[in-house]
Order: sequence, then C-alpha cells, then structure tokens
Amino acid sequence: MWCLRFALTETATMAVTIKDIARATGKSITTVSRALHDYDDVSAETKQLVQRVAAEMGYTPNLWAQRLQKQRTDTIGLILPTQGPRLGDPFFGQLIAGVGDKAGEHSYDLLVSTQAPDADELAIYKRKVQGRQVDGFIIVRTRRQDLRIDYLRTVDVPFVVFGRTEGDLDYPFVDEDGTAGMEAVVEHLLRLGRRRIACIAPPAELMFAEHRLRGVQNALQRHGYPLEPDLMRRADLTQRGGLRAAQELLALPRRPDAIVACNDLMAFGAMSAAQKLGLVVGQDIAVTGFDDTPWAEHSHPPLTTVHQPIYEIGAMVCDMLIRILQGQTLEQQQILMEPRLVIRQSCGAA
Amino acid sequence: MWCLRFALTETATMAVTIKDIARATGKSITTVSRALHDYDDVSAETKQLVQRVAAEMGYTPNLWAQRLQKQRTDTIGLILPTQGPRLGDPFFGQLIAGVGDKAGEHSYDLLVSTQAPDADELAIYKRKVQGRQVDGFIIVRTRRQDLRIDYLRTVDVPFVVFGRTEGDLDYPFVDEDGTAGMEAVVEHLLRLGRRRIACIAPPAELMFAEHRLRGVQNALQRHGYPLEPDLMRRADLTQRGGLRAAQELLALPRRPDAIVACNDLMAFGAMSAAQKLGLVVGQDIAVTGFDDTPWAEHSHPPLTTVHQPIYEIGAMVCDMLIRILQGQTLEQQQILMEPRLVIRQSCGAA
DNA sequence: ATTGACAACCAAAACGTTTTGGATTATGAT
DNA sequence: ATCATAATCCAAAACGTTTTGGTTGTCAAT
Repeated sequence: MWCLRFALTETATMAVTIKDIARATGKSITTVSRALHDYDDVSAETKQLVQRVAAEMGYTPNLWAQRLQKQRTDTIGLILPTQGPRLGDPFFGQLIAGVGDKAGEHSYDLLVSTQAPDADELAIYKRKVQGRQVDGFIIVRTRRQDLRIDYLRTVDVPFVVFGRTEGDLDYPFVDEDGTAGMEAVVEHLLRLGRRRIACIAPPAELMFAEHRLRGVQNALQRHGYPLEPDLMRRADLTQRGGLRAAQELLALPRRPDAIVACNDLMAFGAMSAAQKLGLVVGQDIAVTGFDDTPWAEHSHPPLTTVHQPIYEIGAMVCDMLIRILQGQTLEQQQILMEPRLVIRQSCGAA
Repeated sequence: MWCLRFALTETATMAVTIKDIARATGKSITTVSRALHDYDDVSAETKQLVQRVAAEMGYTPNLWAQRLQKQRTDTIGLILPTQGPRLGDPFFGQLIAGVGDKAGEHSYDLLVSTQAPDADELAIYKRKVQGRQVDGFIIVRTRRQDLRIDYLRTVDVPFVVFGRTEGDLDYPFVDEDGTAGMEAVVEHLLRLGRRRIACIAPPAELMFAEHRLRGVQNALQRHGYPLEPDLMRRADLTQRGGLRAAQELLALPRRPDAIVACNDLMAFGAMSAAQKLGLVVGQDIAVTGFDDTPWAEHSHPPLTTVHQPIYEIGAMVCDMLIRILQGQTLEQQQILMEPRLVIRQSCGAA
C-alpha cells in the first residue's frame, strides 16, 4: 500500500490502466473494474480503496477498449453537405451548436464529416457504418428521394432526420412546417395589397423547396391569384442566385410588386437586385425571406422573414436520436415545428 | 471454397471480421491480416484470394479494434467555442468546412465538441486527451493567455492553432495579420479624407482584438491623429453589440466621421445605428468591417472590409496538424496570412 | 457434521485487430 | 546427403476493457 505513491510517480507519464490499479491495490482486474462500476458484489471498503487509488493515479478508461468490448461507440455521426468553401447554409452553424451541446450533455461524442452532395454521398455513410464508428446518424438537408435514409434503413442503423422526404414518412424526424410559413408570408403580402407576387424557389430536388413552394401556391390559389409560371424561378440557395433570379423577374414586362424568396440568402440577393435598379424595397417592391438568420434583422431594410429555431431543432434531433439509442420509445417521433412570421420593413408594413 | 458463398449469406447480417475471412479462405488470421495490408511475406495468390473474399464478404475493419491495437486514433479534435444558440462567429461554418474537407481527404476523422468559453473549458480537453480519443487538436479563438495551449504542451499532445497568444509563440499556428489589415483600412479612410476615426474593438482578452486594434492605432499615430480614448469602444462580437457601441459613438458631442469595426457583424450593427439616425453610410459616415463574411457583399450599402480566407485557413491548419501527426516536419510552422482590403461602398469610395 | 445461503473475490474468455518470433517447405548450391 | 537461403505461413501475445462463471470462506440453520 505504501509503495503506491511510488508506482504513481513511476507511471505518471504513461497512461494508467486498470491493470495498474489492480497491482497497486492488490486486487484483481475484475474486482477493480467492478468496483469502479459500483457493482454490489464488491465490499464497501474495496470500492473506496479502488476508487481512491484510481483517482490518485489519474485513471481514465481507454475508450477504444471500452467500445471494442461494449460494441457501442456512444458516438453520433453528422455529415454536413458542403459545397466548396461554404457549409451549405449559414444556419448549419447554429445546428451544429444545438446538436453539439445536446450531445455533450449526454456525454455522446459527435463525429462530423463534410461531403459534397453531388459526389457519391452514400460512400461516407457506408464507411462509418461498416467501421462501426457511430451508433446512429443525424441526417440533414433531405432530398425528395433520399438514398441515405433508404440505406440506413436497410442496414438497420438508427437515425433521426431534420427534414422530410416524399412519400412514406415512417422514420423519426423534426421539420419546420415550410408550407404554413410561406402561407403566412403570402397572406400577409396580400393583406398589404400586393397582388403580383413572384417566388424564388430552391432546387426542386430539395424537399423543403417543395414544402415552401406549395405554401406560396396554396395561399395565392386560395385568394384567386394562382402563381403564374413566369413568376416562379429556381435558384441555388445563395445570394448570387437570388440576385440573378430577381433580375430576371424585375426585367419582366409586367414587373412583380413582391418577391417571396424561399430563404434569407436569396432574399438578400433579391433586395440587392431591386436596389441596383433604384427601387425602394418595402415600397416599390416587397421582398421576404425564410430562416430568420441573424443578418435578417440588420439588413437594410430589415428583412421580413419566417423564423426557424435552428438551434432548438438541432438539440431536439440529437435528443431524439440519443433516446432511440438508449432504447427508449419516443413519445412523439415526428415533430413539425410551427414557424413564426417575423414582420420587418422589407415587406412594406408600417 | 465453394462453401464460401454460403458462409457469406449466413454472416450477412452480422459484421464480418477478419476471423470470418480466415475461416472462409482456410488461411490463418495472421495471414489474412498481412494479406490485406499487402505485406510481402504473403504470396501473390494468397493476397488475391484474401482480398477477393474480403471484398465479397463486405469486410471493413473494426476501427475500435484497430485503434486499440495501434494506439492511434486517426482522429483530430476540434472544440468550438459556442455561446448559447450560436457558434461564436458566423465564419466558423467555413472553418469547419475547410477542416472537415482536409481531414476527410487524408481519411482522418473529425471529433467536434461545443463548449462555452466561460465554463471550465479545459475539462473537455482533458477528457479527450485522457480517454485517448484524439491524436491532436485544432485550437481556435485564442485568448492572450491561453490555458488550452499550456495544457496541451504539458501533456505533449500535438496541436495547431488558428490565432496567436501573447508572448512566446513556440507552437505551430496560422493566423491572419490583423494589424496589417486594419492599417490598410485606416490608411484608406485617411486617404478619403476622414479624420475623426472611431473604433469598435472586441473584448480585450481575445488576442485578435489586440492585433486589429493595434493596426488602427499604428496607422492613426503614423499620420499624426492618435486614437482618442473616447473614440474607442469595446463590444462583444455581435451586431447588437456593434449597434450599441455605435450609438454611443454617434451621440458624442463631436461625432466621428468614420467607424472602424473589428469584425463585420459589429460593422453591420454600426451601420444600422447610423441609419436609424438618418445618416447616409458612405457619405455622412464611413463604416468598415473585418472578415468579409458572405453578407458583406450584399449589405446595404455593401461593406468595405478585410477579406480573410477562412476556408483555406481551416484547411491549412488541419493539413499542418496531420503532417505533424505523421511525423513530418513542417517546412513552415508559423504562417501569417496577408489580408486583403475589399473596398465597397460603406467607406464612401466612388 | 451437513447443508444452504450469502458475501467477497477472481481467472479466463471475449471484443477484433496487429505484431512478434518462429515454423515449415521448397530451391539450389555444395 | 547436407546446408543455406528464401518464400510462405501461422500460433500466440498484446492492446485495455467487461462479463461469465465460477471459487472460497463465513455464518446460521438443520
């Protein structure tokens, strides 16, 4: 027992293993392991002794050994769709913050990879699954038909999705109700007297594009002004794309009096396009967005948009996945968040 | 040999191990392992056989077992300083993209955690180190005295830093030359005839705050207009902070004719503050930023700022760390990126 | 004196790899 | 025939844990 301190200094540079503790306490490896895990076939004194010595020696379990043995990784995978130098969307930062905080809270690790969506996206999921690197996945940026979901289902790896796909939705997800959000936007514009409402929509293969577009169509239809094909443009989700689309729209013989962009970035682009033509946004033309990124509040004019609680969604998605991994059943396995219309000046409201 | 296909279907649901391949090929575990790693004490036929069978059975090595054995993780750690719902800065998204892409390129994994900088930040580094979860770290958002660096140095875990600290810099880092960037900004404003130049600086404990502030001071000093204490305000890095600081500055008896903010977000806030007072940004007052976030180009007016290639910095930092981990010596272990002044309308240039 | 129950402990197997240190066989040279 | 060499192969140990299936000793009840 008194040689203990000696052993301590001696092994200080190397990693302390359970075996070292066994040697130091004179107990067996088994007993040490069980003492550390508070099994009840270890006497109180032994537990105390072992735990004290472990603390003194600065023992931390070797996670690979634990994981190898337990056949569990306590790690969740998040694969980000990047395009070149940028994350696919500015709000992915908030999403990561939400997921990361929640994962940390439950002492799960978060394994992040980046992957351009155009390349063989599935390959990276396969690698992580087959190398048994993660217990489950969080999937973001869904497409109408999403191979990732099909794949994870066939190999029976748990996952939770931020977003939805087309067709059967027999998997756990969190999504915002893009249709309702867009309906609110359009209703509001109609109430303000706008009639010639144009829409800049994201690429059709992205599922949320369809939800949001449908919202625009629904609201217009309902009030008897169905969306004219010429007033709908597709653009990638960037400002540049929004700018270009808006320029086309504003060059039409009968100019629209409102542009409803399906995300904030494209709305910023649309505002720039209008301003370059000398139009006053909020008067000559209304512009709206979706996402309520931090910049929306401070653009000029401030952007009317739809608020999405991305941080909370990240945390929820992560929480659901962890519950699933722990074998709990989810009280609610499909969650649709009600979005909130945020009225600022770009739509021309007082 | 012909029972092979049978074995395949039988074990299809379970994970295929090296042992299964040994059984299927009739070779020993050792030989299979060596064949897969292309050792030259395995005959060509055997290699072929083993590799074919491994492919057929869909073998992927169990990474935990490999790592336990190899005492290496091929994983790098990145701990993000989050504050509440947001990543500390909007450009962290780009940083993650850069780091992630480079890590993937070299088949390293990226373990991401989030951590509020106020809490016991070191704890999470310790956990990852002691659990031997990562081979090395990327450190971001340095403070003047950075405990993380001290700690990693004492435990002898490799790391590369984005940013610098005060004092000795005997560690590998990449940073942008904030001083030079700010000097360029101020020189430009002076050239445009601005004389009463105010500065909104970040919290003093952040090292980059000092570099940038020093640039402002240097340039003003050099031209004989030293920075008046009253014209310098500290603010957190948010728009809201910038807005408040700018409001204070604009309420001064002798109003400044230029506000140099130390990042884009605060500059946006400053522009809002000026515009709320009916001032025309670019005429009545010049406003500049730093970072060249994607929004800078599309703000109204577009923001004059300093471009930082964050994606590239992320990739470089990651690349350097990987080289270190692989035992290579870096040709250049401290890199200072020359920033580039981006002149747009907010400073009042033609 | 047995028996059974209980408390406290532990040896060995297992997780899936890689590496060490031979063992075996074939080939050619003497 | 013998020996050295090279070409293949493999058993066993190791990495650090957890778990299985015990053993041992004590005490109380028969």
